[in-house]
Amino acid sequence: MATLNDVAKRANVSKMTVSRAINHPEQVRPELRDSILHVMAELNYQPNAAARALVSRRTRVVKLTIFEDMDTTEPYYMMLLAGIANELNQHQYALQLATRNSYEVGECDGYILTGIRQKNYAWVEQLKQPVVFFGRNQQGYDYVDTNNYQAIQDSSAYAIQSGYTNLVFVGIAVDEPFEQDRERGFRDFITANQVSGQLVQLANHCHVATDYVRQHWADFPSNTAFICASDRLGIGIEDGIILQGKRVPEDYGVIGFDGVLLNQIASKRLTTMKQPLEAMGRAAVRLLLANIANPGSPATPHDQEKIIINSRLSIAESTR
Amino acid sequence: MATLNDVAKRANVSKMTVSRAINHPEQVRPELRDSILHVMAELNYQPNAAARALVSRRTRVVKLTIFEDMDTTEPYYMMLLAGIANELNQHQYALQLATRNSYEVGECDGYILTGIRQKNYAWVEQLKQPVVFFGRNQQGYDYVDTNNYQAIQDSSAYAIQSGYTNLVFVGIAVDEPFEQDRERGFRDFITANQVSGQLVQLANHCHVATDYVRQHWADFPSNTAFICASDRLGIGIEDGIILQGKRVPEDYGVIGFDGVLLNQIASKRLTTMKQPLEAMGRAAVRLLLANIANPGSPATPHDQEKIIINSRLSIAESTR
DNA sequence: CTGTTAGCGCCTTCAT
DNA sequence: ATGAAGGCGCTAACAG
Repeated sequence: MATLNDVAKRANVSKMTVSRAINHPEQVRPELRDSILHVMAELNYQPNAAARALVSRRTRVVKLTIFEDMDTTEPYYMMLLAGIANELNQHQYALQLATRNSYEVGECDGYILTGIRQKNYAWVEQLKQPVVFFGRNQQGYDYVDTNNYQAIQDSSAYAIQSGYTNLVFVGIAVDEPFEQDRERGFRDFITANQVSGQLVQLANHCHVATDYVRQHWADFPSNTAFICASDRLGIGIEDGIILQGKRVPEDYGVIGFDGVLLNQIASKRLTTMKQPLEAMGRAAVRLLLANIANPGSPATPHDQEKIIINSRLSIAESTR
Repeated sequence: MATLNDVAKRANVSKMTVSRAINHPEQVRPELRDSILHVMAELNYQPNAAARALVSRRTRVVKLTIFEDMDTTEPYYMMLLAGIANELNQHQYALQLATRNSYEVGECDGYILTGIRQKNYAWVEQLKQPVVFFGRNQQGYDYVDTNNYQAIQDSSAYAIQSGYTNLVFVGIAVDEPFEQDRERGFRDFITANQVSGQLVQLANHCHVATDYVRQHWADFPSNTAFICASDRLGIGIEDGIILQGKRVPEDYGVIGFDGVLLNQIASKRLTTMKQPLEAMGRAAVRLLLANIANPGSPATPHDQEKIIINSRLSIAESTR
């Protein structure tokens, strides 16, 4: 593997000039810089990450911590991970995937945290490196999220436009910001538009949603659209409707949330509010790396930065 | 952060003695070693990975490459990843998750490869670091796999024991070793046990399996058990049976493969051949790190090492 | 704008 | 069994 020195010799300059050509190109005479870059390409020079890490006191490792059981996890995280990994790779960063039962070993330059619940905040506060969350939080940490409030409004509006006349919001029974935002979006929508609707919270499992449909079937007039807070719930609702002998999307509509189960499980492809997970993963990395580069951003709360990326409706067969 | 030097001073020895106490403890007088270890604990000393990497010419990064579209990916990989990540963490290694469209950047000490198809082997051959595969391969690379052949025999045997009298193996229409092994297991089983059975290959989607059941319903006498090569297919088959107005497990049995969708999607929990994915991930890492530590193992084929970890039947509601 | 010096934290080599 | 010297590849700080 070629080193800085190799490049320097071949280009008839000192190591420093080469180093500068890479890290502070504006400090090097353009023609010289070009010839250096040329030699670098010739030798297929790749800076040695370890040496850089040593002198810059950076590990070039980012930890992603998923505070949730993998067993029950959505394909969701796989998509997020893809975005995170791709962006990290581009910046020559490696990943350390920490799960619940992984040992607390090794150092890192920063953290991306997801699936956090209230009880985990004590742990978060004690971290010494920059932190970025997935999902809104009131503790002042930087985060990346999607437009939960607006997304449910959009789903609801689409259902109404499609001719459904009654809405049921099927939420997830957790007390977390994302769910609150979605419920608020739904409530505000039916109030503002004088639409008939109701709201329910269920555990996030298919069969729970299916059971719910059976047990409350009397509550659902024809032409009801179910706005669900996950694709799992959406699929369960759809199954429940079909078990009642009714048709989707003719008699009832179903809209999911997430957009990760498409084409995979459901017999009928679900119309769903699709989260741009890959983009969200990338955004989180960029935000984190910016915080790492700017040492004025400790893990302790500062001016909270947020990146909101819009989810968009992916229209399929469960709505008309 | 405490350095080797800090420990050395406090322990009244030279840096080298401390270094040796860590890496070659047998070369240090026991009492001295103990006192050094004591000081290390006192100072909460953690070796600097970058400095080690620099001098040892190791990156302490392992690349995991998934040659498959994330979009269509199984939760499968998430479990694998958890195992890999946990084991890497314990060895102070970081991960670089390479996906199809991630740039080929950065160095690493070794590769874990999964989802490889024939056309990718050219790329694999040109790698300069040790490689471990997920799944059997005939190219001579080390691998970790589950007992595909035996697993299908076990599933089949269980179905017969449970009183089903006809077996259908529902395979995945790919020409890969894992599928060949499973089919071979099935064929050998019905031959050896004189069981009535048939074999089919489908694309790995729920609805394909459901359609298959409808179209070939006449082929399936009551008391047939479907031995499926994935949980997705199993769920699709089950749906198909129910749509025919029959009962599972009373009239028909279904056994899946993988064990990653349990409790999530299916209304009825699937009996499935559960792969020990976490353990397989860990095993792959251990195998790879052994190859990295032993420099006599280049990426090019050598004596092929394999680790086979048994899948075990997880009995649920889709068999009696 | 470019080069020289020094050192990041650790380990290999050689000497004691 | 232990220590001293030197260097891995890179960059910050200072000099010119």
